[in-house]
Amino acid sequence: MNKEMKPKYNHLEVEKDKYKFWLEGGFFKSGDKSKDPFTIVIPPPNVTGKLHLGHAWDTTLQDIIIRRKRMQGYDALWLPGMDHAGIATQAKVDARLKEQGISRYDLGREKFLEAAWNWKHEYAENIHNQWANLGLSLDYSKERFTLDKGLNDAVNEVFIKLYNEGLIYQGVRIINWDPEAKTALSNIEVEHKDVEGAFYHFKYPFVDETGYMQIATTRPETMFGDTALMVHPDDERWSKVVGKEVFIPGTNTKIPIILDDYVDMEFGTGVVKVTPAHDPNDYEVGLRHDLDMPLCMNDDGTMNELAGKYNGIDRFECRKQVVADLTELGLCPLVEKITHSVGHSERTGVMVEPRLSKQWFVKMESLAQGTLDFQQDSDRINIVPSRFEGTLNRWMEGIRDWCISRQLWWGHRIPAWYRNDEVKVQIDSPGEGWVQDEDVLDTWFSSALWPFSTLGWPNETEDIKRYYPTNVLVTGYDIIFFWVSRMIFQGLHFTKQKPFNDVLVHGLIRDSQGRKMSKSLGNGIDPMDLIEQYGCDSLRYYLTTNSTPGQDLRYNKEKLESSWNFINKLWNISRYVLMNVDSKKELNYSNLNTVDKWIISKLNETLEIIDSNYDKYEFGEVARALYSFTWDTFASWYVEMSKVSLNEEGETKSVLLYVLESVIKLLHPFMPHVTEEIYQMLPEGDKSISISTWPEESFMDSKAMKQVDNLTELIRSIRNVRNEKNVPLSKPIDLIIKANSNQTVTYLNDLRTYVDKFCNPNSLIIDTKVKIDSNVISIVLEDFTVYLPLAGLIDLEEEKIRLKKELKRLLGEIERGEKMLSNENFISKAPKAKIDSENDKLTSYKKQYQEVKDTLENINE
RNA sequence: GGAGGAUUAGCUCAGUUGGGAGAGCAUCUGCCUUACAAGCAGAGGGUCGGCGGUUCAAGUCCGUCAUUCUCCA
Repeated sequence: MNKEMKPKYNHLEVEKDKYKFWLEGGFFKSGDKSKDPFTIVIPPPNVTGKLHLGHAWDTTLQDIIIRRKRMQGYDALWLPGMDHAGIATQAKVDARLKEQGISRYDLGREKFLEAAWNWKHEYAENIHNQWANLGLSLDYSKERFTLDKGLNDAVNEVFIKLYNEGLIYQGVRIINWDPEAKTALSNIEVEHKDVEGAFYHFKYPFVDETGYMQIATTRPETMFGDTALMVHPDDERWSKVVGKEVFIPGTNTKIPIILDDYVDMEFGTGVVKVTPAHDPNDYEVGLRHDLDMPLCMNDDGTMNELAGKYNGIDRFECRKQVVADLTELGLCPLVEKITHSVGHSERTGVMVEPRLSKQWFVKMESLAQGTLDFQQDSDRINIVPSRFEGTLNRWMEGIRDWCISRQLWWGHRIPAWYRNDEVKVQIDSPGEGWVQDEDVLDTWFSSALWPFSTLGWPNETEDIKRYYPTNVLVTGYDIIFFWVSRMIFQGLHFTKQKPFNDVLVHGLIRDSQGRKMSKSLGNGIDPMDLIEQYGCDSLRYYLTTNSTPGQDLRYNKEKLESSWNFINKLWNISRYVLMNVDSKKELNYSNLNTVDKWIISKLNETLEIIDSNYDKYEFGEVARALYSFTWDTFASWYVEMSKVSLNEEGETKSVLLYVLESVIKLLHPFMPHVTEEIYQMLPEGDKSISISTWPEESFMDSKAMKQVDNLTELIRSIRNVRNEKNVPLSKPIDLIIKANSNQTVTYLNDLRTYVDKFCNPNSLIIDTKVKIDSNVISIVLEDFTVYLPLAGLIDLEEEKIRLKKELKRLLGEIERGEKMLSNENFISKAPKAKIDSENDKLTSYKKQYQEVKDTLENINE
């Protein structure tokens, strides 16, 4: 051991400087052409701030996959990068400017963009540090940013092509307007939330002063944009008023009464106000009836001059005042409180204003259909868990056109140029007198190209040829629509290939009470704090092994602690091994003893489970197998057993080293730091465990497995009796083992030293025929019966009760087996292997039953 | 209104072609056995939400109801 290992694992010491070592070693660099490529592109985090636990989870999953592939001999490329996050970043920069008492308009576009880039550099630095703290094996030589020149080229290429194909168009539509950010949003950036509201009943007086029509609205402030009242053509209640005009209450504005069967006669008074510029349904009505479509609000959510005396007042304040004023005039007879669903900006949280506006759109129908068709193909993208494919498909089926223009400065400027009424879509200015569109594109428009734009597309680069399609995309289910779906249809459309073979979808991390972590609740947990407290490896292991794919994870401190404990265990196993083994010898298979064969077989058994589950992204299952092998099999048994033969001729030391090395390699993707630390202390080895080779299966010795399993069973049962009878291990006891065959005698004798160590016998008899006193405790096992003549400690009555209980249990087992095996349907329909194993079990139970019965009779004599 | 999760030990969760219920933490008992007391050795604890169905066999498949969460409209 070239380095002193402390008895207690210290994550701060172990994890320190590891990342530097990896980077300096260049272990994460891709590009070895002699190997098959394996690619993951990171979901680019926003440059708005810092990474949260969700990022830690998401990226660790990717790191686990890529580290294993690297060890398995692939040319592993994990491509890092960040997203410019248009609205979010612009809002942050705005807020920073506000602190300095200025607005972006004071600066102007160019200066503002400088400030935004400064922000980007600052926060990219933060994120780099956090990636380092998470130990992520990213290839930084390939890092990209969504506003890079190359990625901007890709965006322009896509925009122009889609435009020329007629799949991008500019049009006046009702869009979702965020009055806080002063930009359009796409449908999926709107969150519908139930809020307390009201139906305000307003009277619209007839111009001819013959009364009024009463309507109910949830949006009184929009009435200044009303251009009609509407009733159903079949509604006889209102047939007399058709052709009349009404005043918008409290104003001199006259609007007509129109007929449209869109109206629900059953609902309310059967009269609806029509505000074409502020409501999607009313807009359709407006089109049908050729109505004017005036806006009554400014882009910041205040009322405009159409609202008369309310001009300049915020829309919600206006609502209050209008209701108060009309109530006073007797034009608001009723206010009914209701709860209704209202759209809110996913970014700023303010209520979204449906607003008539000229924007750019992507025509979705054919693109969505292309995806749906592709997923019918045998080459389809494999989504894990598969139920999310249904989610994706249903969304694609009901998709609406995608509003992609944003009234922001930070982003990809739309490559469209205007001169008077002319529009040209191209990268460079068409010439004198042409001005470029002021707007930028939805951030997701560039993110949608991420798997191929990062590899150099639209250029036919070496990278895109080699690393595309990527192998797997790992992301949370919350951005399937925003991102995954769009990458798929853009990838299919432009590269004619799927952007990734697999999508691994994980859930969201929640607080200990199951609530979503959020800034407003203040229940967020900074992964960096947890790393400080428990270490990166503990956090990684905890995050990735405590849920199944697609399932949410509730933060649980106990499990994080138990992850730390596991690492501490691994640390101490290593400490033991390194205290006793100082050089590496090739394992001499012909010289292995039974327990050596046993542990290597168990390791192989574990390896099979691990590899198949790794491939299925079932990291929880991988971890369970590794945990139980490491702790319950290797540490609790083999390490203890090794103490018997450590200094004897044999392979014990080599086996210890072999198993330890295998275990740390298998655990390395989960806990890279501690396994590297241990690996560096092992005699010989590669420069880094991260580029060492993945363990391969060797052999399975079922005989040795059975024999040692029976030995541990023997030891366990004696420990049990010692515990119950309060006989400490330090006190020797007499042990008599009656074996069921000479072979059993032989293998038990072979393992005798272990019985000596674990059971501390005063005397030990192993034979097929033994003489026993009636005053014993008997334990009947599969291959043998153990007798413990514990003089003075045995309560015969108690022992009889215990044996009777055992007899009853065995009888139950026998009945169960016989019932099953006498069932003709079972015999004819169950698989043969099942029948055979049931037969074997029945035979064994019967033997044990007889054995217990004999013992009981012996006592009774 | 539509879709999809979840419901298993006191708590948090596993349980992958249907074939004898598991883990971590907590609880109880006994131990400093020189790798580890954040440990070791034992133990207790569940008619797998209810009902019905398919099957030789259901925690696992189907139906239905209940509770709860999420997404979409």
